Amino acid sequence: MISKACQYGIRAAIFIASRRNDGIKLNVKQIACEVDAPEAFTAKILQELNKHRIITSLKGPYGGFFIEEFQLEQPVINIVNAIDGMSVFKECGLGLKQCSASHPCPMHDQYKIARDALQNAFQQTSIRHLALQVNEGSSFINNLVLKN
Amino acid sequence: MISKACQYGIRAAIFIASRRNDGIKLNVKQIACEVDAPEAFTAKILQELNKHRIITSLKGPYGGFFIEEFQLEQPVINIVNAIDGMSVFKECGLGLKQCSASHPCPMHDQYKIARDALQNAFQQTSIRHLALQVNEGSSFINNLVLKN
DNA sequence: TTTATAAAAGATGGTTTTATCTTTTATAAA
DNA sequence: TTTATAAAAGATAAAACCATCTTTTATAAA
Repeated sequence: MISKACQYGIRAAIFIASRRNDGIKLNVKQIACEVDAPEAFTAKILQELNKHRIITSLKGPYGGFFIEEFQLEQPVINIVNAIDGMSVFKECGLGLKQCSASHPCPMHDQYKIARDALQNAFQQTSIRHLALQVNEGSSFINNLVLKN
Repeated sequence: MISKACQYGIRAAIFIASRRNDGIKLNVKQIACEVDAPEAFTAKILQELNKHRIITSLKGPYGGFFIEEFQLEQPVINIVNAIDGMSVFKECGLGLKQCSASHPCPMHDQYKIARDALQNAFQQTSIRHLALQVNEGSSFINNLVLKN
């Protein structure tokens, strides 16, 4: 549905948001390790998220990545848009350029239900919302899934 | 959501079903041309669909591809399974191996709605059902979308 | 049985995505 | 101002996916 880069990006954003605390900054190494993603690849993804102002970065010593208060309210779809773009929410299930609401392919209506549900899942969920659900504990990735 | 190979495969199956008529057989060239897919790639995909008994092939002169009566009833998800596998309907939206119904990630419930809707779209639709919706006309691909 | 035909099978390229490595730039503390 | 640090930027590599080409196999008609 969404790319690995995008999944890493969402996990990274949740991690950064969940560790948000006064002026704390997290570096690529920590983030990549905690979200179980390759370090150099994570650096590229974080760079892209910073460009789109989904997270914020600061270079130099004591620098790193962090998320600002207003950025917490952003819907996760902003991350999807930054990395994969919005085409997954628009394209025909059979890959037909001719397909549209007025000229639907035979799968249009059924496929649209799934596509819209996916869009809603990412649109209705904010980064803050996700971060608040993370459990306490030493391993972020293991506490990203609920305990009970 | 699904691969290009899979989209080509579904389109090809619909085309073959829509042209089903006594003992008619269609060759790769015709099929690829009509469904607007690359010919050699289409050959590989049709080969795979034949292996999974989604369509039937016959080698040699007057040979080609066709679909049998019983094959028309198959749900489109069989094509997805043959080409992409079923993982898209099972995997976590954030790519977490740890995520499950009992240990859900923070997006689990919302994502599951979309994933299930996608599975339903392909499960509840048969090849016959799709073929019956195709319009009459010279260009299959243009008549795959409804006229009004 | 021979021949023509069309799919199957196998080998090979190209492109995109995933991933890594190196060099440059920004910044904060000493 | 110098130095150390961490992200940004750019170049490169590996893997997966998309696509093509060539050789082999099956089959139907002559």
